[in-house]
Amino acid sequence: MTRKQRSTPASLATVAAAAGVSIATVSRIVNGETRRASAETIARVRKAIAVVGYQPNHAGRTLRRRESRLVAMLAPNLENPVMAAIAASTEAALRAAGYVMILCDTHDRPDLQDEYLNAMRSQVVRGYIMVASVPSPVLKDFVADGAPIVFVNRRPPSGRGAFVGIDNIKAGADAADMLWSAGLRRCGVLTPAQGSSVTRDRLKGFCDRLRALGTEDVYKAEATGRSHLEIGYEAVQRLTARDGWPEGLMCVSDQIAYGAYRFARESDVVIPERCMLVGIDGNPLNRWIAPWLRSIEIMYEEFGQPIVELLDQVWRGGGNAERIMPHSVA
Amino acid sequence: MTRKQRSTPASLATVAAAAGVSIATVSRIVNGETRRASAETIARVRKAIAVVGYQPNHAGRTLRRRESRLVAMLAPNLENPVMAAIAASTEAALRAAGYVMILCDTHDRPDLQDEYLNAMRSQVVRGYIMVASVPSPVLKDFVADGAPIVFVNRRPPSGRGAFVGIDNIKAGADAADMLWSAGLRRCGVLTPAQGSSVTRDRLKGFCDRLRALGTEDVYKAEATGRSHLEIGYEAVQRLTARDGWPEGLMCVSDQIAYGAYRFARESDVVIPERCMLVGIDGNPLNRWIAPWLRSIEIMYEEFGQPIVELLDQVWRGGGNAERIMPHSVA
DNA sequence: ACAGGTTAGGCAAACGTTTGCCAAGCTTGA
DNA sequence: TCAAGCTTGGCAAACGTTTGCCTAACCTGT
Repeated sequence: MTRKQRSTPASLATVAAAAGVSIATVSRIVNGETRRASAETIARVRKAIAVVGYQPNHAGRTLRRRESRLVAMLAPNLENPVMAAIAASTEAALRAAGYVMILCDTHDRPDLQDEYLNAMRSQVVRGYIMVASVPSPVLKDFVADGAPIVFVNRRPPSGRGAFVGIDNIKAGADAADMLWSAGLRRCGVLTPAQGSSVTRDRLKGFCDRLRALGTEDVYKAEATGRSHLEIGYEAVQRLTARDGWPEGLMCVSDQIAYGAYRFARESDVVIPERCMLVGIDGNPLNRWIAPWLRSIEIMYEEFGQPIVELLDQVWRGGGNAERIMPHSVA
Repeated sequence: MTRKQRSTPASLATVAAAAGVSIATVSRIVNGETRRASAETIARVRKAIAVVGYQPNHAGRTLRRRESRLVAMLAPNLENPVMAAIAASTEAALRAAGYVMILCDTHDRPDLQDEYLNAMRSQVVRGYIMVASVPSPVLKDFVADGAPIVFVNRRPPSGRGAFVGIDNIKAGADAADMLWSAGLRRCGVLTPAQGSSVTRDRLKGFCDRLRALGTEDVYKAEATGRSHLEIGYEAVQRLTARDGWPEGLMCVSDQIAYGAYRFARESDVVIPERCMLVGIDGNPLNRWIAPWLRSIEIMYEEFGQPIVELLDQVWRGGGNAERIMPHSVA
């Protein structure tokens, strides 16, 4: 446990000199190649490693092996609890598998996403995890080049590729069931204006199911904004101005529901008695401070494991498997 | 914009061959050393760079320069919105300065923190950002070795070192003022049991101010738990069981306030009429779904800039400056 | 014509690893 | 006794950069 002074952090050469063997031998022992050295040598080298406090230099290793232990995760907006939960669980899973995660916040902007992709490539990262990616030129190149990528939540723009996410159509349908089985018949839905496939699928699942159950009209409103919070606020305002308050309102994300809630409160509309709100995401905070919100629960904190499994599969050459994660009603 | 095929990603040698110059010349041009080449050569090399799609390999560069553009951020619990906000803003600030952030979730555990520190050292990271760090052996070694570290929120265990955070004593005092100026006299405070210096200072600032204003008794309760949410729930339960509901309750973090709120709701105590809750953090979500919570607002999304500035200062050898960030009442 | 200075660019040695190949010594079987 | 094989370990070449030093060629002033 003795630590070397600051000067220069022990290298293979340091260890080799201390143990009186060659660099090659130390390297092999560090990498667990035990059959190439006698037990006695191994012991001596291990001791030398401990005494000089040797830690392998990843730059050298990366250079030689032409691959690193770095995995890049590109996500829009880390302040969104959904992204934070995915990032946290992925980080843990990667760590357990011996990798290190680099986190990049793309702010949902194609240009920033491209900039990051290029920066990551020159870091020689070993794989990419694209959470809710947006189509962009460099991403397209990467996919075409067969770069090891796992897509999360939003499917790859190019169609095929490894994917981890939920069945959004079914989630939308389940939300519809929640409202319907509560006896509510006049229902609406709130979405972002330029929705991704995620929100489109949730919307579709919801509307289709409601119609299948016998609803003739589903009130819809959409809005644009910097965050889903603002979108929810704005959209519900439009919807109610046009059609009045419905009995039930599906929000394609919890954050949108929060926005709708604020408007309801400011309008003295009491939730959930006057209008039942259903969200999708199942933010853990709900049970603490938003008990009025029913939500389709998604276990984002369990995404990490399958994401890393898929990445591993991609590395092995297994092109485009996918994992559809379960969701539940809460 | 032409992209090379997957084979091997263009190196300096590729560019040199394409431009008909030596590797050294290309390297110099890439690094902006324009005085060592004629304008004509520079143009030819730049063109070659573009045509082969050259991106510098950071492993080689790191190896040679003995320093990388990687900065490690170690934080407990990424799912805490406070950490997420700090991480997001730091990531942006680092990015703007040309660095790349590696994010590690220590779960507040000394052993994991040490493991990460070692792992980061062998990645040859250039600096460390310790958010709410916990004392640990390796951290102590790093500090002793003079590693470039910026501490955020919690001060360095060893006393001196660069620090970014708020004046917690004053924040506590401000919370006391909020309750007092609302005319509330029977006040309490909720804290985690094994608090850090952060919660201790907030507690101290609160109690001292309240006493200075003339309160003779401040009701206190603490609890342990996996999260501040649970701590708040548990602590308020203890406090009210012992002393009944006070008129005002200070919670050393917003999350604790959320926990307290849940218990109040379950006990049919209406917040804030029957008991005013004051938190510290100013979670942006408050104005959307927790309007009953008053809070000391901290602009965590502005921590990134000073953190990077301090890191820069540390690199330049400027030992242990600190930035006390402002907070406001909301 | 020549000394001295500037400009433009190449050579080669590092940085820390990994790994194919070689070699010396030993064992074993015929 | 010798050939063949195994064990143990070293040599040296890469991987992609950066940079101190060298060297031509040109320029300028006398």
